[in-house]
Amino acid sequence: MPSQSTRPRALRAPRTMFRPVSSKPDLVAQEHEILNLWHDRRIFARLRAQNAGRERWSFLDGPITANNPMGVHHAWGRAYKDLFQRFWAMHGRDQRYQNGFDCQGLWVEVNVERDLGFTSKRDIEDYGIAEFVSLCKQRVLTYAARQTEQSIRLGMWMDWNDPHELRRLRDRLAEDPSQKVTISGTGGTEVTDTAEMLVGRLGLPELGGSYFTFSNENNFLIWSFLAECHRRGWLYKGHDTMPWCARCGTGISQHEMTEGYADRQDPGLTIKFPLTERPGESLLVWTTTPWTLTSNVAAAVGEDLRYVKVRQGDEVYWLGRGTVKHALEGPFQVLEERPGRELEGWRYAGPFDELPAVQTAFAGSDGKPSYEHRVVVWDEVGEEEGTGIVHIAPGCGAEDFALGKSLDLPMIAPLDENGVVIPGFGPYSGRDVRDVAEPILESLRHKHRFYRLETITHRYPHCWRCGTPLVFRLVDEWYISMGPVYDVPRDQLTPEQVDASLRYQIMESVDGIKWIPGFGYERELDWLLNMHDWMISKKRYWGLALPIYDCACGTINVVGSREDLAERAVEGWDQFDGHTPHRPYVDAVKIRCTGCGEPVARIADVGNPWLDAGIVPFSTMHYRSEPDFWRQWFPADFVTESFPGQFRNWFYSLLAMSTVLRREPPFRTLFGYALVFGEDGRQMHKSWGNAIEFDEAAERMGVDVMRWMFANARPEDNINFGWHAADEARRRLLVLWNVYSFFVTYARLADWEPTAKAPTVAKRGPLDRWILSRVAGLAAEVEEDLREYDALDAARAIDAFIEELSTWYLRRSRKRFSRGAGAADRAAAFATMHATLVALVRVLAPILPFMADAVYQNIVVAGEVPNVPDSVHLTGWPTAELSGLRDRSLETAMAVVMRVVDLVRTLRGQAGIKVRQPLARMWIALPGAELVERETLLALAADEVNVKSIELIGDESELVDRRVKPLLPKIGKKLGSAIPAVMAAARENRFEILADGSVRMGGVTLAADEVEILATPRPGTVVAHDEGLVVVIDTELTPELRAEGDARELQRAIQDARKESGVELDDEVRIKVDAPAAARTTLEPFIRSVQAETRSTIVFGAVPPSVETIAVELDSGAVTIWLAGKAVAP
RNA sequence: GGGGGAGUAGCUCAACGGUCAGAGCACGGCUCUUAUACAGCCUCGGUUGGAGGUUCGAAUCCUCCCUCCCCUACCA
Repeated sequence: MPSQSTRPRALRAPRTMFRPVSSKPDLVAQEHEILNLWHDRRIFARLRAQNAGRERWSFLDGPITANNPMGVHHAWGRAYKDLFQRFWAMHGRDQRYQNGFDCQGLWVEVNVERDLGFTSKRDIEDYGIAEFVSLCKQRVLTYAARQTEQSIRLGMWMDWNDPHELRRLRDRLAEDPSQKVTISGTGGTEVTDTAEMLVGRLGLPELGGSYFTFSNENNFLIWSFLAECHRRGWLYKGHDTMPWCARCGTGISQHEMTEGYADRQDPGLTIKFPLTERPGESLLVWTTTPWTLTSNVAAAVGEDLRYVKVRQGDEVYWLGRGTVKHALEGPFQVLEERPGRELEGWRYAGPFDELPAVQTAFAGSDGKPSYEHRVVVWDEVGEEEGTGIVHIAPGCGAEDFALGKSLDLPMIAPLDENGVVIPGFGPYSGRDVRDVAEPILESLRHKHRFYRLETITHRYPHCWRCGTPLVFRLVDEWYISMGPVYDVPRDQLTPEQVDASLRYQIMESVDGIKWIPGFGYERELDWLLNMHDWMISKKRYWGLALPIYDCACGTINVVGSREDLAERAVEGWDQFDGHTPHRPYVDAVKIRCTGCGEPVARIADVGNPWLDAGIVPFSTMHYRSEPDFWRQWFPADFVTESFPGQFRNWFYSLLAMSTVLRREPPFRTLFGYALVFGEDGRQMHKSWGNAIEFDEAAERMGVDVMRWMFANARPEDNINFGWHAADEARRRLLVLWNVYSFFVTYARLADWEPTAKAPTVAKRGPLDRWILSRVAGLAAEVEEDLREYDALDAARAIDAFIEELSTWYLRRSRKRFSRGAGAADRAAAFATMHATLVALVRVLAPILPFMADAVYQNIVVAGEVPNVPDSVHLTGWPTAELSGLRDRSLETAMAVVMRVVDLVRTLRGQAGIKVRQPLARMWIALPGAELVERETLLALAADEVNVKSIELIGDESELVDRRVKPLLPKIGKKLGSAIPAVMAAARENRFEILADGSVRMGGVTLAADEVEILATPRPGTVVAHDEGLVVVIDTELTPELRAEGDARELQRAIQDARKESGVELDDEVRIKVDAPAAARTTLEPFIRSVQAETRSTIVFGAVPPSVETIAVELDSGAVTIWLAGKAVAP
């Protein structure tokens, strides 16, 4: 590892010294310090330089919508992105580090509209499309800058633009898009162009930085994609009724539908259609959308359904037999029954025949009606809801439209793009569709067509952006054909069939990808199999200008690039030249139609924003300009995004576009994760009080805490994010911090420095060798997990390690760091702890980049460890360096020892004997034969639990009984119904162990490997056992033991007094102990050692009244302790 | 409506068909400690959504029902 040390050498004390560390760190302040340090020392730039030209790891960032500040839900994904980039950087991999911003589309438009107080598209046109589009760009730049700052705060290392430059560019654009501006790219190069064109060049190679999907290259590459689709005959214009958002004035594609489904209350209206040829009789029809009644054309019945004629009072109705119970109100009498087919062709009076639009639609060439409302047959009709007779309005519903088309029915389309009823609809014209239900109802009542009104609740689609309920509207939209769905399994398709169907080609790309979690694979295939053609057009302003020139002659021209457009332009090029390919300037250009030669204008539509995001494996990797570069980075090794939604959005568009252009997968591994919810398990909502803003979280809990929470989450489950969960995460991290703080405190007291001599590892005690082995194992395990993109397992392993480091290694080693310890052992302890912490923070670095570097900066950089980099993030992954420290048999043995300690603590608790009270001895039986370094390890255990001696016992010990545990998985199948008898025998200890190790019990003989022999307590002994491990303690307390216990109790009380009085760690204090004679006699022999342990001088005698004392109940009597003050310095 | 997943302690989640259903958090009790409130232990807590079935044995497999979530679907 080359030395990277460039830090200035400040004046300092003669000896190398770690900076003091508080045990209560201000993590947030520390993170800001580390950010400054990274910036000042250019750590990230140096990391990139260090790895440049080496083996690549290609990450492709899914663009974040630059439309609002970043939220904590974004932080989850971004924590993963940063984690894996850092992990692979530690393996020396070269990376692009390109963040992405999603810029175009309705998200941004809606917000800009809101800021301007606009309510309709008319407002935008009045305002001016050019100015509106410019505001959209400005908004994107505003939030790109903001999100850049927030991401940097999160610790995310990317090739970030300077946020101030982005804001400056925004301001220049606002002033005058045509003014010349010079900005410097992230690589330091300066580029000059108009403000508008510079915005269009962001993210391109000469400027570097994040990619922006509104860039010229992104847009023009989509043009080439669409031209390719057209060349293959997959691009077409559809005429259909689509879900439509009246507020946004745009169609909603299948991709966008799901988010908007919500329960909604609607009228369930039943009305009468009087039959022309059957006076006094009416059809009963049911609808939940009264406004569509103005456009009624037919009434559909099921061919084979049964229909009944019923009388209610003076009225006679027809309706489905199966619907009478729920559809009719009040008593009725059935008069007649017929199958639906016999109703076909019946004429009826429509509900709004008086409207001019209806009359016009039904009129023949002579102006007289050529069509009348009639009953038609339709196999979709059911009887679960309504009346079994379906109101058909082909201009208001997709299925109605399809039926109308097949029967050649007239179409009545009542709505304009803003959801306002068009002229020709009498009193309803000019009114918003949402406001016409009431007057329509009134009119129907007035005309005696009303039968019944109820309120029904059903799932209804809403606009995913603005929440407006959708309507269905007859429109022209542009689609990419997904190709046929064949009714055979995929593996039986012929190559020709696959070649003819894009969806199956995409599936082949899906096959080439590793999906984590695995269900993602099936989910994506399912979506592909069921998806409709991809609607790519939007009747809006801010977005990709679809390069489609739809000529009146029937020819569809698709332009594939800026050059292509320039070549084919016949007018308007001058107006466009010098502008980004956005409306309105691009609209000025007309091209010569290849069909008829006439000039033809671009369609007004903009593109679906997923086109923008789907092209990025090409646009950001220099696909056109540098094919070799592209080939090196494509396909991406890794993408990671939130699962919900992206199957039909980004994942889909990436796959579709890469399949069309290259017929190969755009990435190799996909790691998906779920959603961030509030702490109460509900979606975060400001009004519910469970929302947490990213900035607030970062500055209150700190981003390492956040990153730790995210790493510890199960990716496939939603995470419940909140302050309590953060507190819990912080507590875990503070355990690590406390170990570090302890180490630094004592290293400073001891003037220890990393270059100090220490025994070689082989010569150190088992505790040292054990923790070094553990940290070596940890590095290997975490590496394995992270290579599999399993941050959760990695975090769990780290957590378990920290636990053992703190509660076993440090707890057992604490005294070795103090003055009293032997020099060699003390040196070994410091060296071990230092090496362990250095290794640990390198393993932590990808997950907790701040805390890891904060620790590293102190114990490595400030400690002047020679020949190492000056940031943990410039170090390599440590597995190989540490592998020589592994000692698995020692780890196994230590696990047993720790278990012994657990069991003794349990026994002491049961017996009511505090750990402070020494015990004479304990007995243990060990499972299995080998326990390396047994004597030393057991001494550790004995010391920990304050027991004087340990005796090993065997199975034959009289302290325990043996038990047999039949191994059910081995014998279950073989023995079957004999099992209960065997188990009963085992429970009741009825068995006989034979010479060869086999066991006879419950009427059968089990082989030695089919049973486990356990030791079990005899009544009256205090014994604990666990997996063959048996521990027995001697609870008898001799006077000597009691005296020693009293001494420990006294020592403890004095420490308490020290703590209460707030004296410094190494202050000497004077202690007065008021004890009865018996207690004094008991304690006297221990006073010297107690004084040493507590840095005090102890005097027996009366305690003055009215001073703070501590009362202690000793076995030998009650004593009172007074801390009289600090000892006078000699 | 169709498809998938899940219902386990107050909460969040574990448990290859194997005989005592476990962790963490919360609650309560205790303990350790010159890491000074960091930590450890113990107790409490369960008809594993319900009902059947298969099996020597079911939280686990099968059937039906109930509830919730996700995906999908303009049924009027």
